[in-house]
Order: sequence, then structure tokens, then C-alpha cells
Amino acid sequence: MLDTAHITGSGRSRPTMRHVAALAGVGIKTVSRVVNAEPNVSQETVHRVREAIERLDYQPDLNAGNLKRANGKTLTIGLVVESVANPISSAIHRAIEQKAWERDTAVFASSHGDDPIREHAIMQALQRRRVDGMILTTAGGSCAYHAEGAARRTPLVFVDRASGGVGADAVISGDFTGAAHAARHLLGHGHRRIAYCGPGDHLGFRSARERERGFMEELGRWGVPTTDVPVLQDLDDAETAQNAVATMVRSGSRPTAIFTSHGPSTIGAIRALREAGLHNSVALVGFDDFALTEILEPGVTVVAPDPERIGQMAAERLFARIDGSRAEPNTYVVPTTLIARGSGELWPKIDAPHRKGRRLSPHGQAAAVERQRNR
Amino acid sequence: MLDTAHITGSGRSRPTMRHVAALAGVGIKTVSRVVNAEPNVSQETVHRVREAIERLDYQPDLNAGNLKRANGKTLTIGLVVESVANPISSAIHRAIEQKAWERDTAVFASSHGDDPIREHAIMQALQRRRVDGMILTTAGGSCAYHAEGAARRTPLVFVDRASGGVGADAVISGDFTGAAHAARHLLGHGHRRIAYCGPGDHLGFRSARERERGFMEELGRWGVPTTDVPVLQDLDDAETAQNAVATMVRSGSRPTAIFTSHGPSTIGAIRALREAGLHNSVALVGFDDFALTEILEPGVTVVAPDPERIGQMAAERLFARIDGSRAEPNTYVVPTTLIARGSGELWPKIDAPHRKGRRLSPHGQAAAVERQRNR
DNA sequence: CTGAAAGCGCTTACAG
DNA sequence: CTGAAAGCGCTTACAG
Repeated sequence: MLDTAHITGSGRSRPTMRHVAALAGVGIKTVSRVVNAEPNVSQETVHRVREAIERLDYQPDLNAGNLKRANGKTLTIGLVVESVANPISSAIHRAIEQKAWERDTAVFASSHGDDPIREHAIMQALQRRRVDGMILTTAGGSCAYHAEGAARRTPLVFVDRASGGVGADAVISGDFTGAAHAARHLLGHGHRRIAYCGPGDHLGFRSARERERGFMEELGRWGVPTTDVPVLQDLDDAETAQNAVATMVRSGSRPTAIFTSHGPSTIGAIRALREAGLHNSVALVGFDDFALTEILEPGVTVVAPDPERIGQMAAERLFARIDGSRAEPNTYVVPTTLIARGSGELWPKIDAPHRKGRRLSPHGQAAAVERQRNR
Repeated sequence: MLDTAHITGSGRSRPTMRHVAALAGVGIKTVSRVVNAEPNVSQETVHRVREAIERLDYQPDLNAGNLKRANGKTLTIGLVVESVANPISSAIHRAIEQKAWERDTAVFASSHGDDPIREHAIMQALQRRRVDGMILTTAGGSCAYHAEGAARRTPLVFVDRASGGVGADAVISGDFTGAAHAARHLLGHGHRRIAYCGPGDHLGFRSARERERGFMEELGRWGVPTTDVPVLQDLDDAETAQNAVATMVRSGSRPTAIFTSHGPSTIGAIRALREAGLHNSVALVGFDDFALTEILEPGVTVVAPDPERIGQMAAERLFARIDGSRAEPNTYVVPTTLIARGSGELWPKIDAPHRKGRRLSPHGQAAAVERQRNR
């Protein structure tokens, strides 16, 4: 008997192609043709089959279809990030999803919370689900070899954080160039004593190191010796950053400007400067952008990454691989944008021998939001 | 021949249970037992099979397994929201994903951009993929009947926006109560002339209307006639809101306080008040919370929803349905929290006959962040 | 403790 | 233009 609908207990069982075929009075192959819009079916048959599909509210089972389908594709991909709630990750997600939608591909999204074990478990699960490919912001750690293994079978693209030696494409922000741009911007506004504040690199991410390098090398080019740079490291969250910056600005050798190399340290620095009443005296440029920074006084000058572009490119690279590309794995760098909002355009107020007597520039007025592309 | 690995062109084909069985010298059912940790396999056999799995790097195909599996579950669910990049949605997503992970369930996430057509297409696609259930922030529109149809076959829970008449569970914010709380807060600080600013409800969302109702009714209870309330509607984005509020505060009958009923209108109001130099004179309470509101001066008092809790509850409801619950569909309301940061604690500076001569309360000093649970 | 047969809902490769 | 047979990689229901 075909009609098992009324004997299965839990919510009538779904109709299958055979139900449709029986109702339309055709073979299942004909139903398959209609469902997949294949040619060589008479108008009238198409019509009858469509009617049966409608009547039964038939929905083809994609998973069953994939099982024998020639190309072996499931039209699904997996996205694995630290947290899907992170603003940058979710912007990346949105962009990837759009590209995927254009290819009828669905996106599994999940968070590993920087736990390499969980990252590995998630990737295993995705492979068991036979995703066509994966996009990964890796938790790093010492489990890179897992990714290596995965990449052998399933196309893999790294986003936002580098591939850590795994032979796969990666799409990341221009950390080095962006940080150098920030340094140049502050140097150009007369600062020579500029503090570096950033997170630790205990997770082994390249980003933090690259930002520090970019910052330091630019200072070096302008003749500022590294030993003259106050460095606050391991500021992993806003509170730690706030305390550290507060201590620093209270000290004798207060910097005239601060570069913060990630969001939390920027927020901490903003708070510390406000609390000390120095937010209009000590210049600040932060890496990473966030909401409301333009409402503060002064507005916060930032080096903004471009998560939409990162997501787009990652999706493009992944789909190219899925389509069979055998090109050498490459790392793609998406340029950042320096957005001047005021805090980064303050001229040194104290200890500025090289620009003695120079006053605040008009940019210090905060309102002008000029955008400069970094090269 | 079993070993087709070296003859398939595109990246050696994956090993199957039969490959493992052949290598271990057992039947495929035995491999199946080991993979699924079923009992009644000798220690030694388990060991041999495990070794073969390891050697071949075998990964069971979950989709194939699901095909005949008794319970018919795929251990996947779908999340459909306006945009996965929206902070509230992504926080909800994170919470859902956590609950799902505990059940070995993977989450498809996608955005409909408030397009009902796309919403429908996404839900269709999810059903073809045989998700066990769906969580939906609906685009509304007139396509509610689609959701109705979907809910008949696949468990469905609405989040963040109400179900619009579809007989399904919903988990939403306490819009009415939260807005009433905001009104009460401002009334309690001496305000009687309080403006309402919010988005239009052209999309048919209940939230906007509920927030307006909650606000108005509370005013009514305090003896403020509705006709005395300046109302700015259709402020769908920050820019529109900024212009409208700017015009309003320049007018003769400026309100002493403003309630903004969603994020963009709050941002617009903040900008307009700052531009007019009134941010320390006109009180402001906004619905929805966002980053950095505590750094502004004064800090922005908000009625904050609880997306984590919303996501958790939505997942709990969905999984209960998936597990067979036949309870009456219900709408669950997650309470909001009023976070006092300064802007909502300003006392009226002009036109405050009922509290003549009363000065700024100490709360007006901004720093104190007191949290009050609304009832 | 173990495995051969049947079948999940489709697609493929054919034969009419 | 159409459909019967075989098979995708597993699980189920049995029989040993």
C-alpha cells in the first residue's frame, strides 16, 4: 500500500515521489523530470504531475536526491567562527549567505568560542553532513592539522584569521597596512610619542602581531626608535585595557597619542581617557570600527575592516574551489579604511618639541568625517 | 571492485561503510554497530573496525543514514531572520546554536531582508532539506499563510516578532510592558510633555504598535491625555529620525522628554539633541540597547531586550515540539530591562509646572548605572 | 556476537 | 515522450 499517511502516528508522513506518480498516473521518473524541470515531457503530463504535487503538497527530499546525484554536491556549506554574534563575523556571514543564495546553497553557521576541540568537532560534523565546503575563522591552537586533514577532502577557506600554515585559501584584513596607516596618520599630526595597546597573541593569531609590526615599522620609518614606544599588551578585554591605559596616562611620561589594535582595547582606552579628562588632549586611533563612534566627542578615528568584502571574497574563493579550481592556495588581503572622526586628528598638547607652538588643527573639531583609502 | 578511489577523477572519492567492512573483514552491519556505538560487538571486532575507520579516514554519511532511520530526524534546524548581521538576531542565533549543539543539531541560518517572497523561498528550501524545525523572525507581509502551511509539517517557532495569527509558538520581547516602563520612568522624573518617536508599522509588525500602546496607556494612567503627546511616526532610519526630532525640538512646544521606540530612532534623537545642544536638557529613553551608550554624556537610558533569553526559549520551545509536544501554541514574553544611564534621569528644565523649582536629581549626573527589572 | 536481505526516496543509465 | 531496473550509503528487521 502506498498510502501510509493515516497509519503513521506522528504527523502524517510526507508524500514521496511514488505518491505523486500514483496520483498523476505516471512513473516516478516522469515526476522526477517535472520536479527537476527536465525536457521531454508533454505539456499535458507536466500539468497532471504539477497538479498532483500541489494536491499532496509534495516537497522533494533533497537529501535523498543527493545520494545518487552525479556531481555529489549537497548545495550546503559550513561557516565556523568564534561567535556568530560577533559583529564582524555576522557581517561576514551575511555576505557569504548572499553569495550562497545565488547558488541555491544553504549555510550552516556555528561558533567554536575559540575552543579548538569544539572547532574540530564542528568541522567533523559538517563533513559528516557532506557540506560542499567550509569557511573557517580558526580558533588556532595546536589543532591546525585537523584543518589540514579536512582541507584534503572538503574545500576550505580561512576568513578573518590567517590559515596558520594550512595549505588553503585565506581572506583576511590588511592588518599590517592598516596599522601602518594608523601610525602614519598620527605621525602626520605631529605625534612622536605614541603608545601601542593591544591584545595578547597567546592564541597564536597573526593579526595581533601583524598590527603591532605594521605600527612599529611605520614609526621606525619616521625615525622613532622602538624603545621610545610605550607598549601595553595582553589587553584582551575592555576592562583590562581601561585600567592599563588609565595607569599609563597618569604616569610621568604620558604619550601624546594612542593606537589601540582591536575593539576592546579601543573601548577601554576611550573610557580611560574620558575618566582622566584627556579625551580632547590625547589622540586616539583604533583598529576595528563600531557603532556610535561618530557620536562621541571627539568622534573616534578608526581603521575599519571591510567584513562584507571579506565575506564576499571568501565565498567566491570557496565556490571556485567547489567548482574544481586547482589554483595554488593564496591569501587575499582586503584593504582597511581609515575613518577620521576627530580623536585621531588631535595635535600633541604636551611634549611636542618637533612642532613647538603648533595648535590644534581644524580637524580636531571632530565633525569632519573624511575617508581615506589606505594603499 | 570496491576500490574506486584511484579511478574517480575529482579528489579521491570518499570511503563508504563497505570499504571499511572489507578492510576490517566484517559485514557492513558490524561497521554500522561500531559507528553508532551499538552493543553486542566483541572488543576485538570493535578494535579491528576502528582501525579500518582510522586508516581510511572514514566519515559516515549522515544524510544517507537519515534516509531510513526510524525517527526520521535529520538533526538540523533552520533559523530565518531579517538579517543574520543584525545584533539582536545574531545574539538570538548564538543562543539557539548553543542549545542545538547540546542535541547534536546543526543550524542553517539565513536572512530574508524583510522580503516575504524570499522568506517563503527560504522556508521551502529548508523543508526540502528536511530540517526538524524552523525558527522564524517573519517578514510579515501577506504571506502568513505560507508559514501556516509550513507549520503543519515542520515544527515552527516565531522569534522577536509575533506569529501574526499563525497557530505556532512565539517568543517575543515585552514590548508593551517595556514601553510602559519607559513612560513610567520619565513620568516619575517629573515629565508630562513626552514625545513618542518610532518607526512606521507598514510591515504589519505588532512590536511598533505594542510599544506605542504601552507608552500611551501608561501616560493615560498618569492623567496625560493622548492629545498632549507629540508623536513622530515612520522614523524608519536614523537620518529620518534625526531630522524629525531636530524640527520638533526647534518648535515652540518642545517636549521635556522623548521616548524612542527602536534603535534607529534612538540614534537619530541622540544626534538631533546633541546638535541642538539639548542632550543635557531634554530627557531620552530608547527601546533597544546598543554598544557604547554608556560612554556618551549623558549615558543613554534604554529599555533593553534580552536576545539571549529569547533565543534560548525559542530553541527550548522548538525542541519540545520536535520531541512531540502537542501543547496549545503559546506566545512567550521575555521581559525587558530598563538600564538607567543618565539621559532618562534628567528632570524637566522647561515647562514643568507640576514640579516647579525642582532641580536636576543626582541621577542626572550620568555615571550611576542602576538596573531595574520591569515587572 | 554477526551478517545477508530489503528498503529509505531519490537519480542514473537504459530500453522502449 | 515515458518508465522499469539498479543503486547511492546507510538503517531496519531478521535469521543465524
